[in-house]
Amino acid sequence: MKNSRFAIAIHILALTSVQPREQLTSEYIASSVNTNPVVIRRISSMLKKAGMLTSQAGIPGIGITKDPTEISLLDIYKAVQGKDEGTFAMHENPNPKCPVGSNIQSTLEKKLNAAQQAMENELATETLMAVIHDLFD
Amino acid sequence: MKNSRFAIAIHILALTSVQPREQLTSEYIASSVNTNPVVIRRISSMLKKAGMLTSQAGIPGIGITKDPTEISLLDIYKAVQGKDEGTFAMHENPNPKCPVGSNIQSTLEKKLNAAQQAMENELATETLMAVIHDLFD
DNA sequence: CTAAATGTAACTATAATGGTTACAAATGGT
DNA sequence: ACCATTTGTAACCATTATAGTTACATTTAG
Repeated sequence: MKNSRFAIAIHILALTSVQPREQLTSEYIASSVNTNPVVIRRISSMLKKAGMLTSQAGIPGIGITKDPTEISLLDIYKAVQGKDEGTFAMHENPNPKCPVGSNIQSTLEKKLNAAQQAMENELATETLMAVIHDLFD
Repeated sequence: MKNSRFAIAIHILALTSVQPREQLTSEYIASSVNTNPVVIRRISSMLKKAGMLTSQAGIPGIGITKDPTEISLLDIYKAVQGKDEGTFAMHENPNPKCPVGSNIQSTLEKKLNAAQQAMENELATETLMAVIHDLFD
């Protein structure tokens, strides 16, 4: 199964710009995203921890806490990806007795990090505002 | 479980520059990578389909078919990723009756493709030769 | 003819993910 | 004070991707 949290997180945040806070219950959002309310609350919780949303038990709805021009897609990406890592994985414990095996890890790390970084740099250039604007072209 | 085929594929190809072809049996490579020979043959098979390796049933070893300066990391990446897609997934069937749900897909596609593309562009700038060189710094 | 290797199919185990159920805690209206 | 509604989480299940493994047909070289 592929991770769709990033896409859903963007969807959630985009909704805050078109509906008043009190209508944005997890159930309402779930019906827009087409998933289960708990999935929404789970992702909202991550965005809340990242300081992008507010919400409170007992009070319906969620509110955005920053200006959409101040939230980059990278911010959102990092909020919903385990801070562990990106898209590339290395193989573990290559043979240290082999000249390739003994050095491949550090070499790969450099190259794969560069690729990951390029992707993150691109995400950093886009804002939530740009997404919202694009939605209503 | 995270996909490590890309890392292993690079490892396999790097080995072709330090060992004569006839020693590069799947068993030997597996001991350098620290995995099972079948895993190596599986990935080698993908690289073979992509035109980077040759091998033949009954004949031990694998041979590289291109100059390492002519193989980019992007070539390798594409060879071992299902041609399906990249690192981002969208959520399916958002609600078409919602102004966000009805447009989010095409908007997301643009932004996520741009990020994927940035990563691929970076991978395209690096060659297998650069990796091999880096291994022996 | 046999030994050794590649090439694949099939199966298993593990991990990540989304979906779901359940329930505690908070809130606001009555 | 009570109750309905909602958020916040934990727990569990189903699905999927992956690596690892077993098994075996095929090919080659001696």
